[in-house]
Amino acid sequence: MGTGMTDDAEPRLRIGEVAEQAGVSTRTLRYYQELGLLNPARSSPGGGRRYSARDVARLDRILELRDVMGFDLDRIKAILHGEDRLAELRQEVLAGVSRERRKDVIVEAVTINNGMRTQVGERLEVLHSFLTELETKAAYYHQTARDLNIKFPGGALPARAAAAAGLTT
Amino acid sequence: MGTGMTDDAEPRLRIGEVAEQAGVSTRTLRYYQELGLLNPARSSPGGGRRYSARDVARLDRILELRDVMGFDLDRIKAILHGEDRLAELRQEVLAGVSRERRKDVIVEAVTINNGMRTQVGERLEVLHSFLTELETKAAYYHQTARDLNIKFPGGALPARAAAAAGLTT
DNA sequence: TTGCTCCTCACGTCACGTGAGGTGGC
DNA sequence: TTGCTCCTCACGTCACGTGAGGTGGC
Repeated sequence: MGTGMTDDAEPRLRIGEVAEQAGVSTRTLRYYQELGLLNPARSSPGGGRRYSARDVARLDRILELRDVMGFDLDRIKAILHGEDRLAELRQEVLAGVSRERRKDVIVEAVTINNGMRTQVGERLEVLHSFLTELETKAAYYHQTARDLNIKFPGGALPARAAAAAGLTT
Repeated sequence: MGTGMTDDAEPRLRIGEVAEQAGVSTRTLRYYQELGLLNPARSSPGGGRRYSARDVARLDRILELRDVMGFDLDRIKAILHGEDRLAELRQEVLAGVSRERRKDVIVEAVTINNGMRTQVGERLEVLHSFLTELETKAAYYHQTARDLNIKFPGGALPARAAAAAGLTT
């Protein structure tokens, strides 16, 4: 308040720019709006959506929860709702809010956080043992290739191999 | 051949047993058959599907690629096709197969393996930084709770928290 | 005969993809 | 005026979920 800082940067980003930066389609952004997951800060007079930096951060968070945690959009909505409440709380604390309400919000945040941490831990374990499995197989393949006197077209080629496996659309 | 070992165990498992053990629906198994991903070894006279231990292992592999790697079913089909060819090769090597064919199959297997290893590595990195983020937040929440003199209903409670976050359906 | 599990359609759902046909600002 | 990006329907797709209605072996 009166610090000379404008809290909200003007929303200037168009849907196409946001989509490309995040690596999703514009259809995805319209769909998230339809679900109430991500509402662009405001629209241009002509009807075009305009996204703020805060919106972009929220989108990044959504995609992180979707891709890293594998949550469906309903669960993501619930988690973001919790985080929104926590952000509100931070504002309200300055004005003074009831101890009960503070407790509820913090307990909910800690509960979600604990749940996600255990899930990430489990996923890390699974991925780690999967990697070990892959490395064992790799050693076996290379030994077999040696036995058959086969050479590969370029060393370990991890980048080209990733492309060949099809991650790069 | 003639070692006294029966290579294929008799397929005795019904679709419901396989589904429950793997944690998927029977619909999923029928769908995978429709796609040619997993064909039960044989059917009972009445029309019921019967799965062998080999089929179950293949299903586990499919689900691993689906859940751990996040691949779609088309890509999984291609990877399993490659692994099938590699298994064939192991048989054919005894009978003698052309060096060209061996090379093709091994190179393909190594290519897929390299691609998956780099992808798993990337996923591990992302998950690890996500975990760090979560732990930072957890520390902050607990500090805030301490400041507000709030106590939680049972220590760290990681199991109950995971349930509350909704992983346990 | 009674349960139990199985079967095949076939429509529904979630998270978008993909045009069709049209409008708005540089 | 010409591109460019944007808009709203609206049907299509992938990976199943979910009954409807019926059959088969202990």
